[in-house]
Amino acid sequence: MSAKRRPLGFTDSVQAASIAHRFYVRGRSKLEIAHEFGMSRFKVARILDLARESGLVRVEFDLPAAVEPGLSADLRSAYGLQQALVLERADRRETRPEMRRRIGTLAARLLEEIATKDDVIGLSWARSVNVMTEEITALPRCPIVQLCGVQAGMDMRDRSVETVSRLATVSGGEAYPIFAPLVLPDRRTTETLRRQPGIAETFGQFRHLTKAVVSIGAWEPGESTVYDSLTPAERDAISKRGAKAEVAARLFDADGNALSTGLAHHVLAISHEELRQVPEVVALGYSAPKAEAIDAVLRSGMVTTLITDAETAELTLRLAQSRG
Amino acid sequence: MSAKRRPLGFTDSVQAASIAHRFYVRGRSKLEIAHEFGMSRFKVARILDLARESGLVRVEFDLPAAVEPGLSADLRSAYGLQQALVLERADRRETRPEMRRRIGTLAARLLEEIATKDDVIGLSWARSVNVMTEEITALPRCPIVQLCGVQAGMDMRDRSVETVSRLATVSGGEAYPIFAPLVLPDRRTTETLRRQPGIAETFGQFRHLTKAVVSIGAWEPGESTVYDSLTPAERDAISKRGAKAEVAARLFDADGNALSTGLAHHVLAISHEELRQVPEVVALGYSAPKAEAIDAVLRSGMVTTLITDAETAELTLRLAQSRG
DNA sequence: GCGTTTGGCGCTCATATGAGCACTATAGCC
DNA sequence: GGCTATAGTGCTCATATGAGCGCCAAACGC
Repeated sequence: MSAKRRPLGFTDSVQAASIAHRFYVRGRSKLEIAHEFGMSRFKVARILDLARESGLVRVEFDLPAAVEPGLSADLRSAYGLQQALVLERADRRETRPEMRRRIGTLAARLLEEIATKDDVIGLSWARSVNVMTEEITALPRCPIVQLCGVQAGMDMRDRSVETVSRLATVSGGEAYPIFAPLVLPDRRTTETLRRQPGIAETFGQFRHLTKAVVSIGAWEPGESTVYDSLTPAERDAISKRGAKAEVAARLFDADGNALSTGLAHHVLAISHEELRQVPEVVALGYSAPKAEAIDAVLRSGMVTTLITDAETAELTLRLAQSRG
Repeated sequence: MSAKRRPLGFTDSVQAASIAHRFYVRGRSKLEIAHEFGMSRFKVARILDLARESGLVRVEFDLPAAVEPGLSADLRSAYGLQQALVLERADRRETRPEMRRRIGTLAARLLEEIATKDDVIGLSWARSVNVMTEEITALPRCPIVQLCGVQAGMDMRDRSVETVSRLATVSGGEAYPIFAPLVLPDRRTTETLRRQPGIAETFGQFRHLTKAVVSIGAWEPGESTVYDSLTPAERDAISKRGAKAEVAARLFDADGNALSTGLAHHVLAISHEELRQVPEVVALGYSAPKAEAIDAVLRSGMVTTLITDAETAELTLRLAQSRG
């Protein structure tokens, strides 16, 4: 990207650095610097540009979290998000659990900050959301609502079924869990369960939600717990309808339109409409294969804050830019 | 200096960092950023100021040498120098030889760059200058002239008498050494030696000098090889005359005026006048006790480039500022 | 309740700045 | 020598920016 040509000489470098120091660190005007160094303000400007382009001056950020400020702003603007948090590139190739840990921790820091005592917070079912709840250490006293049933395929050993209860314990507020599977065999069972006392109560909270934390799944193997739990026939049927992304078992096509399939009637989860009513939706989505899905969900306009990794952010941005 | 108050929140930090990235890294205008982030350009400006003051954005310099760009520019301006090179502060307390090594290396890099084939380069007698010659690996084919006799007290084990010859070997040019002591017992001996074939030839080169590298000594124990080589009576007599600094055995008072003492007539060295005629004089001066001496020599207007360490630079600057 | 304070915001207007252009000097080339 | 390519320079003028101010709203004391 940047033409790494050095301002050749040693003397020139020192001069450029001195000028850059005056400008960037001390905040002096270029005119002032020009007078001091006995040159025109144009030359000062050119030297500064050169110093930046050549990498002689580096700007670093001491953020409380490992966030890429540039990519974050790019994503924010590209999709009109309220906020985007793009995880800094790791030094080495990361494993998925490592990345999930970092994404979840970032989400935890965010939720800790934005949550107020008047919030009603919804959590979708996902490993990254689970990590988030583990990393949260303090939260105002507010109700925590589970947005969808439990995905059977998920790893239960780490007490992940207790996500909502754990967070409610931290917050000191009410917990509204859903002790039932996310995907059910048929519509009738789904309806029956939905009317169960505990579950109905949780569903009743959906319209009071002020914040939600969800995970974005891509409609392909290994990128969505819902996808992975269906039969090949079901998956393909849904794929043929144009499904690209999934949030809390609700589907989206490539353009971010809510997709109604048969699946909708046999999952225990918040509806598209109810989720759209939530004023603040934080979506977690990481790993390169999810870029298209993230693009789709962001286009739905339902998400206010995205948390992702640098590589995925770049891929997603490329999709946004290719549309102009 | 800087009020280290953070822009409080995590979210705010990220936003500030994003804005700072747009501004400092991408070089966008504040107005542009304001539109992108949906705020007034004034708010952008305030956020940027806050980000700098709070230390959220740090500007770093990738210089080819460990130079403090800010202090260098300050010194340059304070004394109207052509250039100043201030060595970066070391991580830990340095010994004198360590600092000398760094100063000498810096001088080497500078001389390597500024020397041209048409130059006639003079070297004064000093350990730091000696280090410089050791560190120089390439030089255009130009004559190297010794500016003063050899100081007997100096460490000879490291072939330091050969400074001039060594550099001439590197450059491939002529060497004009002075194989005689710097300080002599009386005027007559001095005059006799000065007329010796080799020495007279070297003295004859002084008026052709285009560049000189000299070391600044302070008129106090341990800060000048000349001072250290005199008898207490001689030292004190010179001190009473107001001597503060010494360059190639030539003395300066606190205001940078050339000081004529009896010493002038029994040293083998370039004169004040001849040194002043040299278009480019690089002076090396390090260690805190030399600050006053450096201030004095710089005020003489004879020096075009100063190389020093950060601590001494600050002390010297304070002297300059106290005069306004 | 009612001042009062405090901090954040965006305005005006003088100043600083950037884009683009024209001019100059130097180097290479015939 | 003369001719062109090239890089470096500082200009004009439209635009971006900063200092200082007044406005407004939330927080606070009584």
